[in-house]
Amino acid sequence: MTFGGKPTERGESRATVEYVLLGLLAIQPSGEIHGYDLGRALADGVIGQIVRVEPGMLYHYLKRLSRDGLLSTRVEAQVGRPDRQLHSLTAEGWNSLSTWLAAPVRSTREIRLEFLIKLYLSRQLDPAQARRLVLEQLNVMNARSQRLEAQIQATYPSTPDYVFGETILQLREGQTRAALEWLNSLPEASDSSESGNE
Amino acid sequence: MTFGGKPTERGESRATVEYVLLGLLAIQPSGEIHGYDLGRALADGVIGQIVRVEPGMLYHYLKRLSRDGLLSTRVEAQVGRPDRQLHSLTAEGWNSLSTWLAAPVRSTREIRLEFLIKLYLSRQLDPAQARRLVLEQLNVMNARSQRLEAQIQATYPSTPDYVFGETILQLREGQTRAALEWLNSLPEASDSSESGNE
DNA sequence: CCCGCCATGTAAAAGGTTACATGATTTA
DNA sequence: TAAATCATGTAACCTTTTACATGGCGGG
Repeated sequence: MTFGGKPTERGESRATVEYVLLGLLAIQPSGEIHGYDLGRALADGVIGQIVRVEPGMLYHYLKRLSRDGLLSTRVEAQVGRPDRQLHSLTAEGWNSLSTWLAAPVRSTREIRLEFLIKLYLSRQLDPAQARRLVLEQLNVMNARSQRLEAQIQATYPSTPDYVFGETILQLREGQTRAALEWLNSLPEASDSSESGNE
Repeated sequence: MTFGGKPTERGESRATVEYVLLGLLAIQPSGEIHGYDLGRALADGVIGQIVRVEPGMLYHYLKRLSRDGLLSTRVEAQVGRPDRQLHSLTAEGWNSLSTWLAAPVRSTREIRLEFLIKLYLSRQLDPAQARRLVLEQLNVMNARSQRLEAQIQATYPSTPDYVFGETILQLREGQTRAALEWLNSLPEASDSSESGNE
């Protein structure tokens, strides 16, 4: 279908769901969890309101993450039940997760998915990092808002198509402003704290 | 990946891109067009800013639509160039397109894709229909906004997860309100016209 | 006794992306 | 003479969805 503004930039890395799994693993007190429990934690928790992962995909992704060295897996034998595959983050896994968590998202659309997850996870893993994330995201959205405003100000020929193009820009600008206001309402945005932004 | 709130309700019908193709065909003065030109019309026009369709997919969808009886295709022979497949809408194609155009979208996310396309097309095909679409979309978003507000008002336990759930709701509500304001800014929303809603 | 839970998967199908094939013809 | 345009597609590949397989065990 290829929706959205950018050319499907998946060049960089892995799917959001994989980071969700890494993140859920990271916030386990025990440090390890098996697929079934992970599925329940996902379905029952807040993150389940944002992302949905079918069992088939869940195990598929866990395999992939293990294959790629982001998880290490040990088997716990059980009596009368299938063995549990207990997964835990490797150093590489932590690394990959931290890098992902640190990067603000580019588009408004992504705020409603990736950013929410990043915020949720980094609040639990590292509040200072959460603050940095929010501030950087504010910068990104501010830049975006200004770019859109400039585009709207620019004079167009008044053919119907250009007029419609302006209407599109106005929608995007409104969505961006709403996101900005929401970001500013977060505790991380108003916190008096000296930990500067980068 | 399976994002979004609802269970991927694609039970009803076909992909948005297919309606885009039907719609672009519908607004051709000649009533017919071949794939290559369609691709250019898409890439050059405003719709290209919303959806992107690779050539491979384009011809694939045209075949599907032909197979399903929404398009009829005639071949125009050419010298020194491949033959042109000239497509035009069948009665069933018009029907399918009109039904799709008449239905408002459910979520805020879909406003930025499907609704924009519906608006663009129905403005050119039937302005009265465009007015109905906008008004119905306003109703949908109003209902959504009120539902979200009610959810936010409801008292939660103040566990971190519930607090975060509320934060999510606030984001959604902000996005919905922005969409409402944008809808209200459209000429269709303020037009003094007697053509009632439904 | 039947159903649903536990825990892991596999297999098939559907959908989407990317790159390339073809081959004449106009443009630089 | 090289490149881009025209016009249509195919093939290979990846991702996602859906449904089902397994098999003991606890609850109604």
